[in-house]
Amino acid sequence: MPVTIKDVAREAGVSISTVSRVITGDSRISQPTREKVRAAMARLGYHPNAIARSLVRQRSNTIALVMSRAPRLAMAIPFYPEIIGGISEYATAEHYHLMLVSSESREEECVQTLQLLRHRRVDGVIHLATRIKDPLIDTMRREGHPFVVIGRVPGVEVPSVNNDNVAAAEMAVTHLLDGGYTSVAYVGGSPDLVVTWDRREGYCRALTGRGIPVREDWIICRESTAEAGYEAGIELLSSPDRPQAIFAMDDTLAAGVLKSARKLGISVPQELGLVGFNDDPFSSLIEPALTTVRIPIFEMGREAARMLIGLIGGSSPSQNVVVPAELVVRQSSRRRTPPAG
Amino acid sequence: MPVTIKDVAREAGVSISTVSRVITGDSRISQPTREKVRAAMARLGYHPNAIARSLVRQRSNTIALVMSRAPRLAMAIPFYPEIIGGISEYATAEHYHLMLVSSESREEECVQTLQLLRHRRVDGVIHLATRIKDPLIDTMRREGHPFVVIGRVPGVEVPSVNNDNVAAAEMAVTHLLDGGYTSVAYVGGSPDLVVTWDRREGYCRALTGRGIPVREDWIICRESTAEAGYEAGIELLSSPDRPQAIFAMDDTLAAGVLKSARKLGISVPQELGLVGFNDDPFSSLIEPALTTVRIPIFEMGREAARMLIGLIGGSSPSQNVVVPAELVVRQSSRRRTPPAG
DNA sequence: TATGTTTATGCAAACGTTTGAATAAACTTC
DNA sequence: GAAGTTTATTCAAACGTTTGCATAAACATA
Repeated sequence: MPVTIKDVAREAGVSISTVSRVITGDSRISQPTREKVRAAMARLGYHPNAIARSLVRQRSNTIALVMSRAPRLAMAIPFYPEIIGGISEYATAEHYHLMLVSSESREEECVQTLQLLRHRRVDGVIHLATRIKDPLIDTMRREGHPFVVIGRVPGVEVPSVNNDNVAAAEMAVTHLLDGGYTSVAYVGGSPDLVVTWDRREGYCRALTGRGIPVREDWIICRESTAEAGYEAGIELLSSPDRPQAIFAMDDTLAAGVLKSARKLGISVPQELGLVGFNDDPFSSLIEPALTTVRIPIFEMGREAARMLIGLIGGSSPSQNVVVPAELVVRQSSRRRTPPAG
Repeated sequence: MPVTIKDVAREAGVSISTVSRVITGDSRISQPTREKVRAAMARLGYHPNAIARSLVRQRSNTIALVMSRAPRLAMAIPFYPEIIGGISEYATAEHYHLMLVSSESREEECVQTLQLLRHRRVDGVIHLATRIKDPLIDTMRREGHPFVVIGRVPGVEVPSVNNDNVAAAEMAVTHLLDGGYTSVAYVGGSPDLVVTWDRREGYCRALTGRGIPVREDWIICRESTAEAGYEAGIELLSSPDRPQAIFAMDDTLAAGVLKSARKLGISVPQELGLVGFNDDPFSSLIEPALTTVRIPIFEMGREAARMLIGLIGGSSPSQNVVVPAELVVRQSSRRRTPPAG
């Protein structure tokens, strides 16, 4: 039986309310009383019970992160840890706690998240990596729970932080075309993620902008794993009629593609140009170092946390933050001899 | 104002207790009443308030993970996400929730974790990556909070899950010596982590077992980052009197060492043998593929969660689980021509 | 001295559950 | 048909806080 506010009140010879007011920092308490209560708390080793406080305040001071992917898959992509770091930093500073929702199946994840919200265990949700059609988002909107997405929800206005994936992908593919690679394929992640389609759209725009027709058989979208990237690479590169370059939706996929090229004896960047996305930590370490698109992932997390906590506090409903993207040119997209023309 | 148990009771024409007993699945409630209450709950869209339940049950059904590292550093090491996946899986199945503690400074982290426990926001803690002298562990022991460490606390008996790092490191270094590399250096992570010293110990044993003296200048322990690995590699390999092989404490460090070798024009595995630890996902992708030690990280997480939840439930106090380690031999430790003798 | 104002504290009602003990009704048993 | 047993339900006291309102004391004002 831990010591409660009642014990402190008795010890200090004041009422419970007074102790409570000392805890919450109410200015009406006189200095002597304040000190008396503080001393009693210290003597007894008192720590206020956050659960009881939550009950009366109707606020848990906790937010949930939903990852939209199985934990072992999600966290293996450095994007997630990085974004969590950003969220964590801001939330901690604002005295919020972080709950991690992660589940193998989407249905499970959806159920768990809604439970957390409905049971009032968390005050709001940050949703990482939005899907094309996500019942969780619909339900949260309908029930009026505060939430922020990292990404974009097609068709509806929801508070979000995102980068312009279409423009960034277009920039990446244009870079390949400028580098003398005349044909480019696209390897994407899961087709039910919005980001897969946005980057695909940018890829298509870059091609059609140059009058190059889009070949459907050069677009492969499966999962964001190195294995999927490897298999996509094998499929694309085995044919004699193969693309000169590949734009992969993220660095993990690009690493898989790289492996497939090595396996097939195709040299990068001489015979194949390759560009990834995210600038994962390992991207500068692999051989050849990977050209990639860098976005301020940590800052995106921080911004999402800021928006969510604002929302919980009752601030204006919907806003959207767009962060910049930057091309990081390394070896994988740079032929040693510039193209003849 | 969300609907409460009181509303349901009124709607169903029964007492609050009866509704509560339906929720908790008390067998004494008759079938007709049970159905009547269920119907009322459905009609009203009722969801029980977990905070109120926690208050009376004196249990939050939440556990905390403390990472012992700054989030952006920690999570960048694939070990962490993987272990979190294992914890998450088991905890979810047992209806426990996961809180993530992560902070830039250790003091902050310690304070935050203790607050979580003292304020009764969480029922217990899983502590990842133990340090040589950790005030948090001491305090949790003293105050009697349930916790499990992943790693080992020197000198005291605490519930833990760990692999035998000394033996595993000895195995890795012996493998290098067996492969004909006659001298080996050690690159470790942060010197205040227990694991850094355990693997160092295994390294020393392998050497002295072969009658090879340990050279202090061939032991470099800084941080577990690719950058630190790179710098250590440069230091070790720049001298003409350089080791023939390097055992790195983890794959991230090994990747950095590899980069330094490439920079200095030293070929791996011909002129330098290299072994890492953890079998991170990228380790089979880099060139040459990295020889490494694989431990069942996901399962370690799951086991830690099982132990902690048992402890919270009041099971026997202290036990230790040791998981096996396995050497995964790839290119980085294999000279093309076997050594002459 | 009576009156109004400020300042510091206490009272008691929430917040939304769970649960031991009491009660009432329905069955047994002899 | 009285006494004992089982079954289904309700009562009311927790759990540990916060906070609007009331109160009392101290001070200023007239």
